[in-house]
Amino acid sequence: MARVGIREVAAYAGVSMGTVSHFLNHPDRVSAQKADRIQQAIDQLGFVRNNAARQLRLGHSTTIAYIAPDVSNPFFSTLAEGAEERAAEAGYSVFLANSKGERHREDSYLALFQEYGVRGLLVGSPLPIEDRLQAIRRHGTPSVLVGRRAGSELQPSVSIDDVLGGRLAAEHLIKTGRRRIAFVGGPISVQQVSDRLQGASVAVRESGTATLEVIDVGTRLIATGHEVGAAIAARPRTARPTAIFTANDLIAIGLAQTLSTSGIDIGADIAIVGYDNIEYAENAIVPLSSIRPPHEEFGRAAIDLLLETIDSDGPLAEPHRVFAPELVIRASSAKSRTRRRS
Amino acid sequence: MARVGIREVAAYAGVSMGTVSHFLNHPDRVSAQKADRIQQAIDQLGFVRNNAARQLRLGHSTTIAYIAPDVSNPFFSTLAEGAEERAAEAGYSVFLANSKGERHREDSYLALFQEYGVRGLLVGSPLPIEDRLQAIRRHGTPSVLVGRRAGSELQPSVSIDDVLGGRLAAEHLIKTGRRRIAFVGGPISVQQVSDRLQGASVAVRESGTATLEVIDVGTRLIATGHEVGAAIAARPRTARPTAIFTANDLIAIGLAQTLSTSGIDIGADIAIVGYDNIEYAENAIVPLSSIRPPHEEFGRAAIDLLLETIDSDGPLAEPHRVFAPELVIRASSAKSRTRRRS
DNA sequence: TTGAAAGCGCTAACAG
DNA sequence: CTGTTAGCGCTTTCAA
Repeated sequence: MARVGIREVAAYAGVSMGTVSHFLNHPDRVSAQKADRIQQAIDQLGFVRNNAARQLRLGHSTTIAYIAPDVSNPFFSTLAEGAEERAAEAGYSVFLANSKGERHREDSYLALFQEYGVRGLLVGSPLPIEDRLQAIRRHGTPSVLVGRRAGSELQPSVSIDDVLGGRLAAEHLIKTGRRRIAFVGGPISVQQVSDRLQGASVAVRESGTATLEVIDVGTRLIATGHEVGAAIAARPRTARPTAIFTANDLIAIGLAQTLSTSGIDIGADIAIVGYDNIEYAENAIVPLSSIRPPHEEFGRAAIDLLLETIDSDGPLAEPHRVFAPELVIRASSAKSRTRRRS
Repeated sequence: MARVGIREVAAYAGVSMGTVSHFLNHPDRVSAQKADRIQQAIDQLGFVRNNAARQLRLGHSTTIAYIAPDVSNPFFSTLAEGAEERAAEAGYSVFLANSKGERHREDSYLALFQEYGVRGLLVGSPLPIEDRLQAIRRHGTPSVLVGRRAGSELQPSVSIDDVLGGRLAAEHLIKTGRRRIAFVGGPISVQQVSDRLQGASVAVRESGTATLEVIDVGTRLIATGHEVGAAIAARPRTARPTAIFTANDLIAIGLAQTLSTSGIDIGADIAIVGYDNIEYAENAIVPLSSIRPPHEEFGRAAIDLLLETIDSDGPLAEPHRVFAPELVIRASSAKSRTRRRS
């Protein structure tokens, strides 16, 4: 099949190339009659517009790229959906890329999308990346850092208030009568982990009566929860915490499984609150209380911020959007300890 | 910052545009001295090559797009990783897009990527899509259907032998002494579900002694497993199956949870085998036996097939790659029933 | 409302 | 080994 461009369409429809282009970009400025003929030619010939040429001529594309560290994380996909929706409303498309949190992959996608001339970038990364984004911004490609508050006022970001999340979890546990609280998570060097711990810590301190034991772990997987659970179950009953707040739901799920198996009544003997509110939390043997980040708005906000940045030339008045998570109470922490004693 | 193209680089380095272009595309054909100067100019100026112009000139891009119905499905991300690896080896980049299995989103991405002139497409879809891919192929963009065997010899595809998967599961259950087997899954109209059932069915028939009860359900979620589990637990002991094979791991996990709670010993009283071997399967209270599709090779195979298609003009000799899944035995089905009786 | 023509930045063919 | 140059397909003045 011979390649068909607007030249072929024009010839077939008996008009000039300019008119076809007009039809494509300002349909209202073409007479109905010719519009018809052109549309027919397009259908007939199966014309597909060449984006490279269009973009070259226009000087910019109408695409936004989202580079994420972990595409399989539901956090990401929910976010991406919100972003795509909002982007579509504004006439943009979104391409996804998976960096796996690896620096060289981030770099190569960053470079690739720059070459592609994307209009802007959404970037999530566990790595230090602000300086790289700054360099790219200098070259005319704006970006929004996703998932972490940026340090610079020049670097827009959307993030979640993890300190608040930690506080909500701990306050809930304290309010329902738990005193000996444990935090399971790590490494503390990860910002999100330390924020969550900090929030919990503040709530415990403010309570005046509760205590916080920090169990620092190197990973945040279900298996991690299994290990910690076994260690806790092995303690004498009085040395066990009465409530556990974990850095994420996976640890919490592992913990609940092992503790249950050891005959501990989750929700009564030991309450558990996780973090992230993953789908599985709701469906665990004992449905898991969790901290829910507002993912839907998140993606939309990221695009909004990016669009603002594209439209303005100076720095934004409010470059950092911080969202409040909320507590979802389920069976793993629902029973109040005081009620149970009565 | 003024936009810098190869013209600026050339001026800065004191060479011609052509030499810069050569340096970029055939570095070996440029003297070391000028190469140095050019590299310096590029770094100094922060030159980023304009892909639109390059692509326009070249007539094709060096990008492959992967349109997937569910980006958050680990199946997808594992596959994508394999694909990206293989693509990178061959000098291609991979863009991802999330169709959510919705027709209009598929269509718009299909059109978008065509306009972008991607070199080829990987497409996963729960919908009938072969005719659309055919139309696109006619216009010069080849594709590989992922996850399902294509009907046409002109449409390359990579898929998994689900009939074999079902057979492996059932044979294993029969071999370990189970006779009353149940299949939980649905809707049967979904190819993958009916294939898995069919495989199990054949194995049961061949055994001569086992029986197969089909429990047709409308969804395949953990909650589905909860429901079916409750129904089974409510039966008199003798009317319960001694083994259950499920259409996916989620159902199996729900099933195991509810049956356990009802005092049924998973693996002894009732064996369970799931499908997909998701991460949770390994970490469930009772680790779940499952059928593992070979995801890693899958992504690589898809790209290989696509590259072959790009390089050849006629139809491929072997357009359909079908992979064999394997059985992973864990505690949920490990104990042999005969051994237990002795 | 329509047509003619310039040129976006780059690559490769060709000449030197 | 290096420079010159002709377009790739499209959009958009500008003129009619």
